[in-house]
Amino acid sequence: MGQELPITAYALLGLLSFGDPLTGYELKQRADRTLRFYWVSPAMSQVYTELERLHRAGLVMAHGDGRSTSYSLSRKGSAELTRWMKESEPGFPVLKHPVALRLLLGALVGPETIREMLTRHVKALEEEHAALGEVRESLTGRDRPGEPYRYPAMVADWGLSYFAHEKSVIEELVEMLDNDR
Amino acid sequence: MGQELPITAYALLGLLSFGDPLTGYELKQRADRTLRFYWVSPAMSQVYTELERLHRAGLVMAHGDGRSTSYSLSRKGSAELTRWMKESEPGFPVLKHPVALRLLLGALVGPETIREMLTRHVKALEEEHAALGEVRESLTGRDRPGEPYRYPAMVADWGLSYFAHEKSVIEELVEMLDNDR
DNA sequence: CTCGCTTATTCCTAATAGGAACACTAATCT
DNA sequence: AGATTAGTGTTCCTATTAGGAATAAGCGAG
Repeated sequence: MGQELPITAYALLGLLSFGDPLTGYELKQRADRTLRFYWVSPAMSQVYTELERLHRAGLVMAHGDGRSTSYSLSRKGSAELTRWMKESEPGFPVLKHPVALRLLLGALVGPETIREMLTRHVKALEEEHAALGEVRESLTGRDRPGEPYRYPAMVADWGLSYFAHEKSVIEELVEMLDNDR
Repeated sequence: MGQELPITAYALLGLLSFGDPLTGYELKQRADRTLRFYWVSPAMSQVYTELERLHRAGLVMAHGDGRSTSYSLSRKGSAELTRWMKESEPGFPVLKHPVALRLLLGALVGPETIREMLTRHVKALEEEHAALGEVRESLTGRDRPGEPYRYPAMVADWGLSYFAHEKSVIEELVEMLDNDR
């Protein structure tokens, strides 16, 4: 193989590993729906460039019907994905948290502005929680030990728990700010 | 002003807003020490290119002593930072979680490999928790309402709580996997 | 005084983000 | 049927971001 692929490539291989062949467009949609909770949903441009690279490397097979091309995992791609899972170090998560960044600089604008920002963020968290909740529900019934969606369900539950925790932390922060006044 | 600056620029302005003039190198160090918990620590190359842009735009002042240049917030820079805090939408956090990504694909490698990955991640979380804990401690005493490090302390506490929560979630997942066998 | 470490900056390359632009298809309304 | 709109699918463009190598000067320890 020589070089490791960018992680986005493995994420796409991962999405393809659940079965049916997908077009670039469909991959982007799946990423927007599920992957985006744990990983950035790659830009359209990137999905297509990665697919091309994966195809050149023989890791995916292209099924072209003239107007659109879908891709599926090749045996080689599946092997490479498994190798990557087993042999490479995950590394520590990277968080880009614009709310935390601004909270850090709260002194510049004072508690009222910060309070408002946090309150809005709680709303956003509730919305994301609901969206992920739907994904989670779509998996129930196929999530018992040994079943294919066991692991995706675990990740979804983890995400839900994360959102709930964030919400409660931020509500505490809001209370704190209120007491400051 | 015309265009908004990239967020990294505001992050750097933010680091400079705490007082003393810093060189690019020092900014990178501060970012590695604190900012990295809530935001990516920008690459060296980016720190310097941003500083140059900020300087051209008059948002930072350069204090050059020949061999090294330190930068401090200008009045204009301070105003722009505050404007950004007040007027721009934070947006939702972006998480790149390699452990969650791999857990999603757990079916490819089975519970033993996943279990091992999660266990290692718990260790990494403990280390990060400890590192952030030190930062937090360095703020105690200067973190009461109205004091300059009030907000940074809040963010640090939030981060600590986040790490603790992640740890407990993952320990539950490990138990789950053990029961599966 | 020189070896190795920290400070400081520059440079290079690839990956990533974010959309606009374009085209073709399918469904809906009149 | 013809026009309109929404959805599907792909390509292209630009800037930002990631990551680290290369360079060089200063500084403390032996």
